[in-house]
Amino acid sequence: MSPALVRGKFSESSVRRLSSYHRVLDDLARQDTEVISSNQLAVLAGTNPAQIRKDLSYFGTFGKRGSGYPVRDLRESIRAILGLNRSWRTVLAGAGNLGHALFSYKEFARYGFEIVGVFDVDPEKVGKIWDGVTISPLSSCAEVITEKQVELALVVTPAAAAQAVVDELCRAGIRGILNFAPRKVEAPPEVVLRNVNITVELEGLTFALQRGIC
Amino acid sequence: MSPALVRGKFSESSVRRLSSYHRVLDDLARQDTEVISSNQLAVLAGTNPAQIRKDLSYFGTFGKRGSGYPVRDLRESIRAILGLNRSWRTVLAGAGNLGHALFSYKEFARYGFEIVGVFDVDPEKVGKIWDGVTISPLSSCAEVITEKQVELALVVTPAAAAQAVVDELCRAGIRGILNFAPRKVEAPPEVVLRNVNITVELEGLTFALQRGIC
DNA sequence: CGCTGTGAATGTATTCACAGCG
DNA sequence: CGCTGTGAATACATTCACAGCG
Repeated sequence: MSPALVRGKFSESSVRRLSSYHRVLDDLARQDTEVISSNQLAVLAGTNPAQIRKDLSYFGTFGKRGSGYPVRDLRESIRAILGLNRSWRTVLAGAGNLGHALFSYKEFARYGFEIVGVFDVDPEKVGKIWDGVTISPLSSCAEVITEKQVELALVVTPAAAAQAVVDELCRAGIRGILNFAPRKVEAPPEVVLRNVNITVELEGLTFALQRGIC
Repeated sequence: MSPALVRGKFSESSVRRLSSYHRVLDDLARQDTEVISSNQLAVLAGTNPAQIRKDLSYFGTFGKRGSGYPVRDLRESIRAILGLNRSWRTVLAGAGNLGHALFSYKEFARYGFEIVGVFDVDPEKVGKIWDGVTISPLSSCAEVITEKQVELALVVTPAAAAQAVVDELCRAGIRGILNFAPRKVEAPPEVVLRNVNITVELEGLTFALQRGIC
């Protein structure tokens, strides 16, 4: 009901948690749960009730005092906050193993990410068709991005190529990039850039484990 | 030189940043850079010099006042801190697209992660061989984990199966789990568990982009 | 009465700024 | 001198605790 306007300072972590609340609420709605309290939601999402109430309070007021949050409404509100109430045209830069895995990743479609183009520089790969999408040379990315009004790109190239690919995507007018290549890349300020680094996560494990023993 | 003992309270973010410093230092060492200042390293790693000096100070003293940090030594020290100065026997639970992509991911081998087993419940997949590693039924994971002294597991199953798989891995004596399945999973306290969630990252982008316009 | 929403209080992380060493 | 290493200062995030509403 309340508008999804920002009221106060929220952190990047708040937004990440909203994503996780959204996922839980999505499951709850499928199971036809009507109402949930911050206490219950905290258990399901792996956080604490105060955190949830605070996170939500940055974006509006969604609950009913005395009972809790209406699951369906809250889910829709968070969908709107996160920008998931529409589809996002997305391309994949890099048609390797990881690219293929992301292409087939069911969760993307579920949340409205539509992969409408795949690029690679390898002539062996160009021309192949993945579930209706033809792999194009990277040099054609500007046309595809313009014609299909693509806004997001997933970069899954080798590290050495990542920056050049990001530059090309930015010139082509991309608005957001999720970089999986294990290298720091730069983009102009109008492009939203985020990095996913799998080895960093693994090293978090080895750090903790090694600390445990030694 | 200085011991990699903890001196003061460090955050999880510090450890994540150490990983990124490590990657940069690794590149620098390959280019035969001898010494680097916190200023230069900050540029390459995308942070600020004070942050680097503080992060390092939690684990020892590694620099030379007036000149900077010896690249090779610092890299080795961070390797030791992160537990990367040895190899880690790892299994993959789930032989789908993402599993295959991780199996082929070059960075893992580079940093000492050795994938010595792949499991799946699908009889279609069991028996297939990936680059010398035979896909085994999930039910055999305990034997493999014990025999091959496996410590880490990458969980890349569908969401619905993830918790059962994690339970089985934990019973089999796994020490660390990196969960890619889009569901919160639980593990006993002696098992180090970490989640990677790709949609959360993407939703960070859509949140920022939608905020930009509206 | 139960639960949300939220200022105030606490706890953490980052940045500053400079003493001290090479 | 230049740069590290680090307490002190600041900024930020989380948790508490309770007023207020359904």
